[in-house]
Amino acid sequence: MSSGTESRRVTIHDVARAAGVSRQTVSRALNDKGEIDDSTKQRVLDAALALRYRPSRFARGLVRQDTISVGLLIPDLLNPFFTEVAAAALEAARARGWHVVVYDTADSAEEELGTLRMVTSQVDAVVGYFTRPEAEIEQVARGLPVVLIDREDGTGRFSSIRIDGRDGVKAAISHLVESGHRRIGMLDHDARTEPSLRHTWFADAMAACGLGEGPVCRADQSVEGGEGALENLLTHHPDVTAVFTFNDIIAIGALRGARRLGRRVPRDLAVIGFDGVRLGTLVEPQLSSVALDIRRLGALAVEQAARLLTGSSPLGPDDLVTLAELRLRESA
Amino acid sequence: MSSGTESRRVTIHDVARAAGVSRQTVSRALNDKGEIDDSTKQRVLDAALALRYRPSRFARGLVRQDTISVGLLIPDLLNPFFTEVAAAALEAARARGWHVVVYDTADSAEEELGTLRMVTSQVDAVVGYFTRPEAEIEQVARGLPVVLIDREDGTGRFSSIRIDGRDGVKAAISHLVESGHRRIGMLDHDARTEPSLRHTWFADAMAACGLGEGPVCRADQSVEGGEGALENLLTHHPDVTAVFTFNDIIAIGALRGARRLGRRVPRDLAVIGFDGVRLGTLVEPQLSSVALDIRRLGALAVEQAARLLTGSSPLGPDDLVTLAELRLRESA
DNA sequence: TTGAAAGCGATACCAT
DNA sequence: ATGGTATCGCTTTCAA
Repeated sequence: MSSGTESRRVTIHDVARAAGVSRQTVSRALNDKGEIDDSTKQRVLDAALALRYRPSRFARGLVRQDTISVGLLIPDLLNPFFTEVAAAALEAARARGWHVVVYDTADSAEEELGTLRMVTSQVDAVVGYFTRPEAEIEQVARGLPVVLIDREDGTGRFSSIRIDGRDGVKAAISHLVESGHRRIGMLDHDARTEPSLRHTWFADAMAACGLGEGPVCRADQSVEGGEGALENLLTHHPDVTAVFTFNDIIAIGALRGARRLGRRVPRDLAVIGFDGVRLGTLVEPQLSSVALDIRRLGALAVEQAARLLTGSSPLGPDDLVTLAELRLRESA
Repeated sequence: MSSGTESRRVTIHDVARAAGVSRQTVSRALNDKGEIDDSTKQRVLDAALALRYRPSRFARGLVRQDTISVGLLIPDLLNPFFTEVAAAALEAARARGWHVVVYDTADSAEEELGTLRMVTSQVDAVVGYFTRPEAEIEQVARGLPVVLIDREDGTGRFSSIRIDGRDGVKAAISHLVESGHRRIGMLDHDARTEPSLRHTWFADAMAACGLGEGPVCRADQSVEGGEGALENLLTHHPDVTAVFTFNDIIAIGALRGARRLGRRVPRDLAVIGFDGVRLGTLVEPQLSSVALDIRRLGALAVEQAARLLTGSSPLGPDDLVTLAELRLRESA
C-alpha cells in the first residue's frame, strides 16, 4: 500500500517522531531556546541530522514576521557604474540584516516587465532602475514600496533618487571653454525616446557659455558603443575638439576610438565623462569626469525603502538627491 | 474597545470581507483563474486595491511549492572577475526562473560565517566562494546543496567547480622563456595560508622550463595591492624581467606599478595575468592573460545546484572543470 | 521540561 | 460561479 520511492519533504513532524518527542520540542532544540533538557536536545539534533531535515523558510517566515528582502533591479551588472550601485545597495542592506534579490534586466524593457512581476511577488520592496511607464509599474507593484534611481516619477506614487548634475556639467563645459575649446560635442545615450537629462544640462551649459548647440551622437551604453559613436561624431564633425559623454563607459569607449583615429587625448581631443566610476582611474589617460557619489545612490535607495517599509518619515525629494561635481584628471 | 492605530497586516480575509465574498473567490480573482464572474472579479480587485492588499509571499510559498531561490556568495562584487561570475550566475538562474539572493562577504572570513547562517535560512541552495573549513560550512548548511567555486572539497560533501590552469600557465611561462626571459617572478595572492594552486602551476611550469623557483611576492587582490607588490618585488629583485600574477586585477596593478617605476611594458617588463577579465582589454597596454571562461564558472555552479536540487544525476568532477588558456595581447 | 492546540496567510479540492 | 474545509510547516501560548 505504501507508495515506495515518493520523496516527500522532511518536516518537523518527521523529526519529532524519529526523536520520540513533540514538534514543539524539536522547534526548541533547533532554535536554541532554553527550556529543554540537554540530552533531549541532542537526541533531536541527531534525528534532524540523520533525516537531513531543513526547516521550510516559508513556514518559518509565515510565523515570525521578521526576515525582510528587497529586490534590486539593475539594467546591466557588468556596467561598472551599476556594479558600484549594486555593491552599495548590498552593503546598506546587510547593515540592516536584509536580503537582496538581484535581477539583471539585461537592458531590455520586455525583460523588465516579466522581471518586475517575478520580483514583486518575492520581496518587501523594490529599488533600482526602471524604464516602463509608471502605470505599468504600479500595476504590478500594487502598493509595494518602490524606489526609482535616476528617474523622475510624474505620478508621485514612487520615491525617486535624483541625480543633479547641472552644476557639475556646467563646470565641465566651462573648463573646456577656458581651455580654448569651441566645438564641443556630446555622446548621449541610446534611448529611443527624448534626449537625456544630461543632454539638457549640456545644452544649457553650452548656451551659458554662448556656444549654441553642439553636435550630438547617440551611443550604446558600452565601451564599443562609445567607440563607435565617437568615430561617427568625428566623421561628421571633424572640427570637434572636445566631447562630453552620457557616462564614463561611453567616455572610455571614446578614449579608445580617439586612439584608433590617431587623435591624442587630451591634446587633440578632450574627453569628459559622467559618473566617476573607479574604472576611470585605470585607463590611460585617466578619465576626467563629472563625478557622482555612486555609493550614496545605492545606500539612499535602501534607506528610503527602509523608511517606506516602516512607515517612518520617508525622506523628501530634497534629501533624495546626489550632486555631481567635476573631477579633473588627465583626459581634459 | 477597538485598539485604534494598530496596523495589522491586510490579509486575504480582509479583502474577502470588504468585497463580500469568500477567501477562495479573492484568490481566484487575484490569480486570474477562470471560474469567476467578471463583475465579482472586478469588485474583488477594487477592494484589494483600496485596502492596499499584498499577498504574503510566505503563505503563498508554503502552499505552492514552486519558487526557488539560490544564494550567491561573492567575496567582493567590485572585483570585476567576481562581477562577471555573478552576472553569469544571475543569467543562468533567470533562465530557470530562479531568484538569486546575493551576498557580498566583503572578503572577510568572519562576515562569511554570519552571512552563511543568514543565507542558508532563506534559500534552497548556495553557490559561490567560501573560505571557512568544510566542517563549519556543513554545520550551518545542514544538508543544503552547496556548490563551491574554485575550491577543492576534501570531504566530498560539496560539489565544486574546479579551475584547471596548469596547461595555460605552462603555456604562459613557455612563451615568456621563448621571448628570452629568464628571471620571472610571481605576484601571488594574499591568503595567510599556503601558496595558491596557481603558484604551484607557476612553480611547476618554471621547473619544466629548467628555471627553478622564481621570486614571489604576496599581493592584496586589488589594483593597489598589485601595484605595491610589484614595486616590492622589483625592489628586492631588480633583475626580474617578467611577472605572472595570481589574477588580472593584480596584473593591472602591476602595469601601473611598472609605469610608476619607469619600466615600459612589455619592453622592460612583461606581464601576464590570470582570469581574462574584460577589463584587461581596456587598459594600456592590453593585458595578456591565462584566460578562463568566466561565465561558464557561474553557469556551471547554477547548473549543478539545479541538479542537486532535483536529485537528477549531478555533474561529476570531470564535468565541473574550466580550463584556462593563454591569451596573448600586448603586455607580454 | 514537555506537549496540546491555535494560529500565521494563502491555495486546492470538493461540494453546491 | 461560489463557498467550506483541509492543508502547507512552523512557532507561540498556555497547560500540565
